[in-house]
Amino acid sequence: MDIPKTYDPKQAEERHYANWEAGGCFAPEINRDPNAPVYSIVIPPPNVTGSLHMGHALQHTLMDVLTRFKRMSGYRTLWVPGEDHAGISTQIVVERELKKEGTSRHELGREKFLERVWQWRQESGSRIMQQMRREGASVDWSRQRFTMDERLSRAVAEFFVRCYEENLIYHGEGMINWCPKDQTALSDLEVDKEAQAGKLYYLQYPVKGSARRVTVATTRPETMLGDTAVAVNPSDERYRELVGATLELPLAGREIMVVADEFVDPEFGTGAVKVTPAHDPNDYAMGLRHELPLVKVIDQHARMTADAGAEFEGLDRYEARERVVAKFEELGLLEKVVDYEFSISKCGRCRTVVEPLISLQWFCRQAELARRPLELMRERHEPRFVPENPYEKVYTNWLENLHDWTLSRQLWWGHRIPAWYTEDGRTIVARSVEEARERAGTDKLTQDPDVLDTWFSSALWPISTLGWPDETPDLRTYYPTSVLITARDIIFLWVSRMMMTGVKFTGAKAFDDVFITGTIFDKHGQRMSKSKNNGVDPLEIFDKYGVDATRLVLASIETTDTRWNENQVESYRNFANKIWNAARFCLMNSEGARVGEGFDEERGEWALHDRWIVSRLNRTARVVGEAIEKYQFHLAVQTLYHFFWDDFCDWYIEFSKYTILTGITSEQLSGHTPEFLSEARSRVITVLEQSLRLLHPFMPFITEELWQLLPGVGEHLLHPAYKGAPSTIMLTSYPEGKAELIDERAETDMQTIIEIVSRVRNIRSEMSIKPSQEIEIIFRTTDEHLNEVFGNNSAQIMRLTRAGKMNYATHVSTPVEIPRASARAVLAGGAEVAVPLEGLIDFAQERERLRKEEEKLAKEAERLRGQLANENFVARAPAEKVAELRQRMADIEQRTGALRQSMEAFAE
RNA sequence: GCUCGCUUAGCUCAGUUGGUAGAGCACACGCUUCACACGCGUGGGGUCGCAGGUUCGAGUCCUGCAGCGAGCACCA
Repeated sequence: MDIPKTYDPKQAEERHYANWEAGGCFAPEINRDPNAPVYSIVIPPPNVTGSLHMGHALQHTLMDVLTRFKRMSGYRTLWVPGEDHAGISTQIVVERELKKEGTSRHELGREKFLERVWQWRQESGSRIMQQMRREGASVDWSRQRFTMDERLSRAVAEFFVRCYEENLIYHGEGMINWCPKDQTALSDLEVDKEAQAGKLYYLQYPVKGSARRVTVATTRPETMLGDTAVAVNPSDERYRELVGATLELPLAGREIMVVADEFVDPEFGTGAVKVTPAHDPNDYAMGLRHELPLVKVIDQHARMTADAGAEFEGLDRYEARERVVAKFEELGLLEKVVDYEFSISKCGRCRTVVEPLISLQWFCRQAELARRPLELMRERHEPRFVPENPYEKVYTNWLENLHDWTLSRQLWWGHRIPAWYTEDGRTIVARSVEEARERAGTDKLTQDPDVLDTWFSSALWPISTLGWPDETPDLRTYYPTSVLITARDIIFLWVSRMMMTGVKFTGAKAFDDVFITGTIFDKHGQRMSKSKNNGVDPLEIFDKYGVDATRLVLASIETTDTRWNENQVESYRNFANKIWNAARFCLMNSEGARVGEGFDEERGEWALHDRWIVSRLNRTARVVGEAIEKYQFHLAVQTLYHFFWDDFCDWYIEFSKYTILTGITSEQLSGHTPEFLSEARSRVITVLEQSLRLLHPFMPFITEELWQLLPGVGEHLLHPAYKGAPSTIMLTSYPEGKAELIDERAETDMQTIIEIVSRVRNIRSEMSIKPSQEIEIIFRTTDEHLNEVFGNNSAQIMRLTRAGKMNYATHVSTPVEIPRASARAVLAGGAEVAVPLEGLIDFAQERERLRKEEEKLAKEAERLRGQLANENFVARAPAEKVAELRQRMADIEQRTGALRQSMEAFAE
């Protein structure tokens, strides 16, 4: 078989995904077991605005690991893919395109514009789908969903109508965040607070009929034109007699009242607050409490209105600010201006400073919807957040402090609000225009021009993708979903709302677990962003190192924030290559071998290294399986890496070479039948095959590529639930880690052999013995079992240490002699390994080597002795712990003794 | 202002019931050993941010402090 020395990820990646997909391997229907347990995940739908970034690759990797693991474990698995229409983001992107073409959405008109957006959605959506295929995501494409699909749109209308009927959704005037650039209302979650250096202006308002003035501090002087009161704290002595007094509002020529309100903090500023109910959320609330009039002085374009006065009308809000301040100065009413840092709200999309405005919009009373999710969390800790801290608390706190959600957006791209208005001013909320007509009793209806917040449809994602509002088999089978994997910044926007709708409409939580991934920063610790242009494109990394290697890095990130480190990908690329070459070796020596064979004899008859690797394999399977269940992906990856590289490659394959390669170097074949050889080869191939299965959820491509090449693979290896399915590693059963195959004795014995080899290699290296130089090894122990283990494996040890000669006692009662001119090492249990170096040895060098070793032992002995001398320790620590330390102490003493003897042998 | 996280080898990070500090990369030395130089072998490197406390015993638990970061609230 001709296999290249270096693994080429590309060619494997190109072939296998297409085969899996064509074979229907991703759909849950591939599972024929009617009693199979169910595992389901809905993908956080990527926005159709662009391409996938590293954060997506991270989430998708974790979801795919879980899905593949569960699928191989016999679960009926469903991972639903899809995309989000991403209302405002997408509209902005398409509008930008139009601008380049010299036109605009207004020129095109609503209908034509929407056509353009759909066209964009086609292109962008298919690009994202291709990228997900590249990632290896084993999603069920037959169930792919888009938030604007007809069916999901029906769910949106149903959601809206039902909530409206229950008075959870209402239409009315309210204080909203308005983006003057995008010309739409925004919810509180769509604006970002940003610290900003600014000024605090102290303005004086004259008290009517008095020489007194009241000073108010403000960061937005231009809003004073809309003031309808000044508020003070009722307990504030300074202003007590002013409450109820009338002030002359400068510039506006209006009279306003001084009111008392607990909201005012006497400690801040002057203790007197100007109240602008039409342009500030807190003032709006205060306005309601005191029945203050609303004076709108800023319009939707952030320009001053006619009500701001002729002098200001039409000015931009910042121009108006300067003009107002100048006027106050002229009038001698500007007390002072101080530097002041405050935070400002910006549009989450375009970064324009938002304007709080009173506006007629649709709102949702979320507090009511949050009641049952809150109970679920308090009573049953559902859903289970990973990591629990801090997200359980973050989620709970948010649910406890909900404000009404501004639902309507003055956009064109999105779900049109299912509300119609009759000519006589009635509002009809209905599932469709037909229903609306029927209910209204007229055809003369005008639909509300606005669309819904994009998160409104997202809130339904787990149920709508599965068929809600219809009672579909999918909804019954796959809901609630098993886990949601997402980033922390959308816990409020999305996670909590899915719980609200899920619980409301089905009575059940949307997911059992919520796994919040860490964030990937650039190598300087900066957040990756388009504007900083410091993002790392996953596709470039895939191209450079392969998808499998990248997935290992991503899986290792787990829940902690990490700086992107390309070295790590390189390291896992090397790991992939290691796997490739290990398999290459196995395949080059696979004559007569078949997967699954070679382990037919009684286990007691197996060679040590066979018992050992089977034990290690099962231990690894157990650790990895448990780690994945607990979302400890890093532990799983580390365990697999070290099992494969250290145990399988460094030791098992090396041990197997002795047998396997004897087929090539014929003189060592004596006494062994050809069957013996092919069985040994089968064992290696079988362990390799099991290892590939263990690795598959993390590294789907290379494992499939190699699995297909193994002799004896086929349908018969598939998990019983996948009878009749295509022959692929992804449908084999995940190794379970059988307790009865974990062999402590074999692991201990093998550890001894490994230590012997390592010690001899250390001697070689420290004594500068040429690699080509053959040496002799002398082994001396009083432990019969150890002596036997050594004897059984002496050929292996010779091979791995390049020894030409071996000497050990046929029976421990007659120990072998160790020549004076030998380099020695003392093992645990006091066994000695020596390498005679007559004529080669540098006594001083060897003394130094032994001295270093003794020093190490002495250091540990000192610590142990101290601990054991501590009466409190002996009395209070668990007995087994104490016994353990005593044992270790005894061992060290024994080794030190032997070491001293060795050193004496060198004393001149 | 409140809440929370992080601080471990030169770098990026593990360290899950408190019980001899780990990995990868980097570094040093030696190897074209018949799977792999994206490799093999050997080795060096850490008072686990600082200061206290609990404990027989603390990287791990508690308190305080410092630096970095996140979220929430307020911001007239």
